[in-house]
Amino acid sequence: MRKITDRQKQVLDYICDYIDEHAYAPSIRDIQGHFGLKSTKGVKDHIDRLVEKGYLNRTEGTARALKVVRDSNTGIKKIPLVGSVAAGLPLLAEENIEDYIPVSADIAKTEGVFFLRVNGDSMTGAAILDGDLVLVRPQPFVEQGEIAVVRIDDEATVKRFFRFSTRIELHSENPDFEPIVYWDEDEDIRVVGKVTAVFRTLE
Amino acid sequence: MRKITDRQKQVLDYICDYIDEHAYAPSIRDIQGHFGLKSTKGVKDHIDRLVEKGYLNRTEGTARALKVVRDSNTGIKKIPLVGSVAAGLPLLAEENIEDYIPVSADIAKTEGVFFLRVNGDSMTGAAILDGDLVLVRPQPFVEQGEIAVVRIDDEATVKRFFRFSTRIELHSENPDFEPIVYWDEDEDIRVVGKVTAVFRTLE
DNA sequence: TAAACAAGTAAACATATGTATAGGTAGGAG
DNA sequence: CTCCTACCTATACATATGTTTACTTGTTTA
Repeated sequence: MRKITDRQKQVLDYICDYIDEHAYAPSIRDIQGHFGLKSTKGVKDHIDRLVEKGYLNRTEGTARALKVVRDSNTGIKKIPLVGSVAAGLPLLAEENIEDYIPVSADIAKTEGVFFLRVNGDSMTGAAILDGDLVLVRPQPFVEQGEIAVVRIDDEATVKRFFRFSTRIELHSENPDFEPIVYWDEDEDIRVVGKVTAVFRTLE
Repeated sequence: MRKITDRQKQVLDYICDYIDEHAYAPSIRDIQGHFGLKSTKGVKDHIDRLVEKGYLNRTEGTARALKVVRDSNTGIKKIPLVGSVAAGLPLLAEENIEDYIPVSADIAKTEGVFFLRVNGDSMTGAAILDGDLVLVRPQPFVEQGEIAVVRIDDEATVKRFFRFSTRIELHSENPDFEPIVYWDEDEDIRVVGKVTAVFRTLE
């Protein structure tokens, strides 16, 4: 993102704080007052810059219609929940999306993250139960032994991922399940992403 | 909450939808236009009623300063996170609150819920790990064997709760821990609430 | 049945608020 | 040195927007 000056940062921060507090944006004169300026023009300039540089969004001519370009405004993102995975479709195809779950932007920092509902008890040893939601950050590789979402023949599964020189192993964290071993590089198996959070509701 | 008429509900819904879409509230004339009314007065009346009845919040004389009284506006609640519990203080005393975590109102339905950071490995068997956040719904009793937050001498712990005729047992879901048994009703032990969700971030 | 309320139309009114014009100063880049 | 940009004052202007007064028409309720 393009750089902004210290002053512009101050204005942006004030707008953010104001929205947090009031749930609506400040007027230009609110901002003017806060900084003790004697003209609205200075504020207008700052806002114009911030809009140009992509930090703010505005509906022209409309009162209090500033939006901070961050995560749809309130530090919250709506994350798609992928439930059952329909065969042949990309994981995040609309047909796969069951719902959208609002989540603090602190947790869903990266673009493109999504929730996946876990099926089965294969990861109970890692404290991930049947029905839990896992937050997935898409990435093509994971570190040795990290919990990953892997796609095998149009099925998404959650496993601990190991890559050895001659094979790939997917470990279930459950003594009842044997590791799945892939010797053939040609297998249709792909790391979809890394599990970055787990969420479960009881009752 | 006081009852509202169908028409008032329609207006309220429109305001909600508008805010969802624009991130700022509609003006009275926006609403007027949407419903094809020929005067602003009708809208003003509806809003007045909705404010009176507690469904809306307004800053008078300020443009687009409507707030929907539901969960600070976007179906989201900020839930306090209680970390270490300071001795002698009520659990939700300000001194105990580490942070506020925004959560979908679907999950935090009840008033007064809070997050507690779990210390120790005593509940690993129930897939609750050290450092996990549990969402707690305050209530004085829980069903037999439910996972509860219990307060013992100014310490909050998460355990499976059993009440028998002569004693109370707190079970850790971990073979390394023996159940804690209380024979004496006078012990300073109190059920704080029930664990309704578990949240964990990996990495 | 009279009173109270919901839901409007009509027409103003007051002001909150975005925008524009005309400059001014200071510092950095070329 | 000159041009450009950031930042600001001063003063209007246009309009977006909340508020009010006066009246009408049904429907519900005590």
